[in-house]
Amino acid sequence: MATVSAAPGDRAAVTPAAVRDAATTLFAEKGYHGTALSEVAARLRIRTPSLYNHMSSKQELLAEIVLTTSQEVWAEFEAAVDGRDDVVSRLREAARVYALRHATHRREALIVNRDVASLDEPVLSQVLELRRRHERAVRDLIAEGADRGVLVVETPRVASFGVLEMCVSVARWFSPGGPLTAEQVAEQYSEFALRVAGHVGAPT
Amino acid sequence: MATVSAAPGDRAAVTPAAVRDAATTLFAEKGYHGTALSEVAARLRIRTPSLYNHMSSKQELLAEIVLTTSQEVWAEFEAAVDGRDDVVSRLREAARVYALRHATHRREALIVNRDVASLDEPVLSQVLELRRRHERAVRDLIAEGADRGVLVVETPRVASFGVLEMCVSVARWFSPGGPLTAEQVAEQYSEFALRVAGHVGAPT
DNA sequence: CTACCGTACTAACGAGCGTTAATTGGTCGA
DNA sequence: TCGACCAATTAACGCTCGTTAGTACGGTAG
Repeated sequence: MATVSAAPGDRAAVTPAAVRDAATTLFAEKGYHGTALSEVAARLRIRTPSLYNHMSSKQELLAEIVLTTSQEVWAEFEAAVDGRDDVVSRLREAARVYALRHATHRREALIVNRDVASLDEPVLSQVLELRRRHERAVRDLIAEGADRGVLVVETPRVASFGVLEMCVSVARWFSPGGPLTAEQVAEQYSEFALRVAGHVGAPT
Repeated sequence: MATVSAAPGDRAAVTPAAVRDAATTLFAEKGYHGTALSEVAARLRIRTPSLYNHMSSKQELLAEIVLTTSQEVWAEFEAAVDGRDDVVSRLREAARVYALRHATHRREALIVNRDVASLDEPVLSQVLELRRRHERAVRDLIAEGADRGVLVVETPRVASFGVLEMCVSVARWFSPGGPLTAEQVAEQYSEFALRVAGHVGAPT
């Protein structure tokens, strides 16, 4: 009953969150430039100008989606590796949460990877900085493992891109209604990550 | 001297190929909907309507880029596995040519993976069919290897997506001016592919 | 020299975009 | 019951887009 801005009657209320959700679905499907605000409005069964009661601009919609997602990715990485000293398990958990996010937040992930170039400054720089930080952290993880001899890679940089982008692509094929849960896929991908990084672990 | 439509004078001639090349660069950078034909024209130092002396529409430009690339991907796959009976070397070569293509045809690869949804029928269906065929072939390769016991995977479908999308993402980070050549990256990625597919081969 | 063909140009179109302004109408607290 | 507020509406804006029409020009073949 005390939900935020709940509709008293029969139909769902239009809220800032509802607008962002509709935009997220459409941006993911057709891209930022390929989506008209009239389509977002139609999905909410209102006219286009009414959107402006709940948002300030189309660009701000994109910025909010991409920045929030990027911040959460970094926070999840930090939480995943926090408290673990074993470099292999750190890499495994980093890959797991990254793959899991791309299975559970498919729309946001697709938008981040497709439309980041459409962002205006200064958000663009913030997002790129967060992404670089994440990439660097994973690369350092693999490089450390290689130094200690628990991982075997030719080039840590190449391996880290392989691992990260493999996880990203989960968003492109995963289906919540499919035979595997997001957690099961994330588990398999964390194993893939260790394999790519040349971890000589116990196979099954 | 006898090049196709060469300029007699000092500046490069505008040809259908030159238009497609300029469009490829811009579509890859800003997306199909994010690119205006005026930008394509500006890059060729002509006015927008002059483009129509060398093409028929913006949509046809996209269709040509995406369809050609998709057909070449399938042809390269067939050539790579042709004549090899060992399933492991078939998978290795399939991954190598796929990764190599994404390093050497970065722009086209980015467009295919970003703007395929902007294609009109019937090209859209043709492209999706070619993509499905490729995905299925790689999945079958991994499934066969798993059956024969030379590969170890939990789910061939998941592993095949992991392998393919990892190769695709080469287009997103590779730089021709970087420390590694396209061939070197492709070699590393073909090794990654075998690792993901659980091939217990000779390390190093 | 002339006629032609290809390529570039300017001008203009219809449509759709994101956004703003002004107005209506319904809900709820005083 | 009245007034305030909020969210929806219609109308309209300035702009950019892809595309078409009509025209000028310059090299080449006859």
